[in-house]
Amino acid sequence: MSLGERKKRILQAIVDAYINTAEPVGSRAIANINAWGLSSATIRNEMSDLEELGYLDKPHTSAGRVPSALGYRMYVDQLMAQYRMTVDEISAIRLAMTMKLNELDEIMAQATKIISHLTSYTTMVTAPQMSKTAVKHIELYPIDAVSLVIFLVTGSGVAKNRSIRLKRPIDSIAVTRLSNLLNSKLAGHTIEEITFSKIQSIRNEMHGNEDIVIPILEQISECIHAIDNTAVYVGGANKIFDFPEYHDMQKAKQLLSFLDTKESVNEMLHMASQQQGIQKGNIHIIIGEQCGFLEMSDLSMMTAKYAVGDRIIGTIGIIGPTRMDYAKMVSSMELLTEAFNHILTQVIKEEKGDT
Amino acid sequence: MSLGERKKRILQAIVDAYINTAEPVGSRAIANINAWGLSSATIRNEMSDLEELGYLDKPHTSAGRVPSALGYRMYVDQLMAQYRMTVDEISAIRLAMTMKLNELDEIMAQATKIISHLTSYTTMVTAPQMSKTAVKHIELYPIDAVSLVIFLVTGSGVAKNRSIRLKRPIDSIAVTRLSNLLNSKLAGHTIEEITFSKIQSIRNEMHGNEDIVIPILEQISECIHAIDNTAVYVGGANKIFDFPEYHDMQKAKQLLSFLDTKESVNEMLHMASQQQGIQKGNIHIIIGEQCGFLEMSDLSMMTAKYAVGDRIIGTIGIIGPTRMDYAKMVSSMELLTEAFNHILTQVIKEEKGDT
DNA sequence: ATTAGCACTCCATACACGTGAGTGCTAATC
DNA sequence: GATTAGCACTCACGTGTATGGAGTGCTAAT
Repeated sequence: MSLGERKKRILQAIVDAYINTAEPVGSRAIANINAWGLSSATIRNEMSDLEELGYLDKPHTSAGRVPSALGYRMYVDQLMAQYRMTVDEISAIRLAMTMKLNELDEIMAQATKIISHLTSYTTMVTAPQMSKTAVKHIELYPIDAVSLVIFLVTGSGVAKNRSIRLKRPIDSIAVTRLSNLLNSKLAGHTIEEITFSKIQSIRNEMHGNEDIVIPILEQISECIHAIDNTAVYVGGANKIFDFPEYHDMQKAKQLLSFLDTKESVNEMLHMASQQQGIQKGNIHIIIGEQCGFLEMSDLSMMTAKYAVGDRIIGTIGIIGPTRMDYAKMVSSMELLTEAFNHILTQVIKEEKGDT
Repeated sequence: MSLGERKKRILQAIVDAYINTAEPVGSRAIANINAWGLSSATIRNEMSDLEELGYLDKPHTSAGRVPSALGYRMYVDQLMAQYRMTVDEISAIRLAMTMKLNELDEIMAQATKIISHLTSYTTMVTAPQMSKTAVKHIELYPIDAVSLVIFLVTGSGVAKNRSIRLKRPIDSIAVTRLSNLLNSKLAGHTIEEITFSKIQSIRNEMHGNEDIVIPILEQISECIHAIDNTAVYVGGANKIFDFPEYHDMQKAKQLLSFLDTKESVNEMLHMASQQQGIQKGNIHIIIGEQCGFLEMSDLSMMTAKYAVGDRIIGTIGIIGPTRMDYAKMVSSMELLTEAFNHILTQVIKEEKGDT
């Protein structure tokens, strides 16, 4: 964009001010705060231009100006000063993120809360994608004549279990045989690689018990997909009450309901990471209604991919009002994803030469 | 209480009206609605008495009357008509509660949502108490040199898994041995029954690998306790926005934050079921600040125990404004807990003669 | 190109006022 | 003695109006 240098600095000052106060900023405020001796009248003229160019909006005639989505975009893109975290902030984040949890579920839930707490924005985290990782170990354990538990260990070292009830009784010897069969045939493959011929070959070897194979495979597949599809963690949803723009019940309620349905959140995060937006390092920024969800109309979203090893496996997102403190948040997000990567890499081990 | 019959009926009418409208009810409204030809003046006198006796409150001089906590209590205790559910309502509940989920976690979460949806109140459900059930099967599965997964099946047929990182590498043969040892020594016992001598005897047989026993046992114990302590499911927290009394942001936020911390919810449910309150069949009703949590000052809570077999294992609670529709809710809760019992009994099998 | 000055706009706040729902009391009635 | 009609009084709430302040836009002077 070919904005004059002075216009840029004024725009920057306006966005900065608005981020802090959440109130329309007037020409005088800008003139006073900055040391570059310009009068309010001059600022007014420049603001008028900026409005014409679409960077600013006016709530009404005699209010100050408010950055438009385009304004924010320019701000994030070119203007905002890089936020330097204080040593305190950095160590606070580091400290908070060194958790001593062992269960993936708990880690995710906890981390989501912590990130929300540290950023003071609502945070969403999608669980690692499981369907892409290979199954490492499958085991069936009978509970009673008609129930059994399926234990799964994925190649990335995450364990899952699920119980299943069969239509008819089955003796434990058959269960053990099936358990071994499944293990030998499926280990090392991803769910998507389980072909029809593999299924048939398993069924063939289960003389007299072919009928239980399909339901069990179904459960296994569903179990893995369930993680992918529904596991979204939302933390600090209530944080939105802290923003003056969400003092309107109606809106707050709407957003909360939205965040309550995991499917929508998942979908949104997914879209967000694909949608064109502003890229700042690994951080993806989406301003205002860009993301296509009307619940998000005056919110912005910042997403980052987290990864274990070199494989991208999930998304972290934070939601805040459009006037969120982008500069600070970008720094925080960078540090947080890094820390998060680190923790997950400890817990989830990529298969590397070992069985 | 020795309230005259007429006073009782008037109180009942007032509470009924207030439950519907959420607005202070005046003498004229009562006089009009009821067919027992009394003038508003008479009603006024009676209301004045009821106020003196503590059953009614007045928000301010010229507003109508509002039931006090004592008033509600009397209402629930003696006055309210038994609500008869329509066939439609009953079958709706039945239908909703027949879910096809297999994982305990999912069932709980889903059921909580459904109950909340059906009652249109915020719902909380505590997970079944695990530490009281015996361990049925333990298995360790190595992931790499220093990580392993612990699989647990409890006597009630619920499976859990958890991964753990050891301080030092351990070979898979030792893991298998420990796995077998744990299984033979601990199966059939509850966590609370694992004595020091048992631990020692296990350690003695792990020549050269004694040091890993304790951390693993620790994880097992923590895993089981974790279920008990933190597993509270909250559904429909946003429902509170639907009540006019919670149109005040401040209050709404407070309550939401409260519901967000599982510990507090758990504690509250626990207290609630012990606290003296009004008992209606299996339903326990706590009105207003009785429960001791100030966040709950103008809310009521209704709790019910659910059980599998004859063992009480958890609590279902719903939260609503003090003017909630007690009559209807008691019926609903009865039906819901019954349905919930039924589902859980299908999923969780009590140990009965089988290993 | 910048600025001082001024008229104008619009919002927020406060205040006054009328209205309606409700109470409390008293005197009349059954 | 219980019930009721009637009336004065209270309070919350909505509406209309005035006022002040913050901000803009324009013009003329620097």
